[in-house]
Amino acid sequence: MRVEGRETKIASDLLAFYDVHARRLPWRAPPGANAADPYRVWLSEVMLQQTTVAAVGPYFAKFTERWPTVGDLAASEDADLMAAWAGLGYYARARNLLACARAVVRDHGGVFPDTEEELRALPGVGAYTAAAVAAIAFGRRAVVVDANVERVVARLFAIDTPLPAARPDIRAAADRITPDARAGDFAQAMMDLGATICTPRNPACGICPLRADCAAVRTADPAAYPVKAEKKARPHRLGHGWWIERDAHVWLVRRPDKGLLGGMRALPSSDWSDAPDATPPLAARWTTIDAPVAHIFTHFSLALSVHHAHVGADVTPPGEGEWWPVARIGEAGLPTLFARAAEAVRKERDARD
DNA sequence: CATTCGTGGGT
DNA sequence: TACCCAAGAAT
Repeated sequence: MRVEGRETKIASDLLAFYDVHARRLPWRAPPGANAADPYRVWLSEVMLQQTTVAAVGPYFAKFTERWPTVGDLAASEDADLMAAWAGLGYYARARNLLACARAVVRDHGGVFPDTEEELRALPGVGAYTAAAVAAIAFGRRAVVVDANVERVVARLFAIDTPLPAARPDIRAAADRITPDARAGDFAQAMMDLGATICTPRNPACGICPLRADCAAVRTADPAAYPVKAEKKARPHRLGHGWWIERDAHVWLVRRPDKGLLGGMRALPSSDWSDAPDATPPLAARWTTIDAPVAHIFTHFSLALSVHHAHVGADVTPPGEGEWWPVARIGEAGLPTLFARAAEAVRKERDARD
């Protein structure tokens, strides 16, 4: 009988777990089916960047129904795609998604390249996504390292160097345990394990298929891995948003491609800072909603004061934009901050009427 | 290597 | 409540 090395045992234990307990997810090929569609794998991987499976679900269904192939997506209008992405966050992903689809059509004949190196050269495809698509869609051996894998590996080997300094060690360890065959299943199994058992807090070590292989479970506090550097406090900022209404239409602008909420439709707004410019963009009889919209971004929190006014046909609205029917504001594709500002305006009206 | 970039759910 | 965190990429 062959004696398995530790690394080989981890992979075989994990794949055995996956064969029985793999989550059924819309972008995964069902058991026994052919390999997953690279387009769907890529789309799901981009949507899942820093985003939960639960949040992605409805967006993935909507996108694949509306744009069944990468060619369909490449042919879409920018504004349509950005509006469809609204609410999912990290909007640079949507801009890169379209650029990537068009690059696949233009440079690869509408077929996704099947090597990690070529995938990595596409817009919005970094080290993680290139490895994941190469392994999951094309069966290549690739070392797939996301936050789940970092956590699982840090625990398996009790790596106590704080992140991000530990990344090279974690990657090397992940490389050692990645099998030559079924690298895609192995990667997805690591992510399933991290999402359901080897969770950030209160890991279910009692039912873990890698319990016998794990160094951290033999310590006082397995959840202490991976060690993380302290994060700095989140500053608070203020801002003003302007709801300009004329003949049942509201003035929406398009934000610059770069920066926060880049490329998205929005209400005209001030800068967001300690002391934002509160000067209205035009002269009108402004009403200010009592409670500002409180919103939390990754690196700061915001209190947005929302002001609204009706104007006549003689005024010039600020910036480049369009008059959008108020009754269809839900279809404008506003990011959540501005969707909530619009909702605040609607609520105040309902209360008044 | 550090910063910027959304949002919603879990604890 | 106030954090923490998520199938990261670009700069």
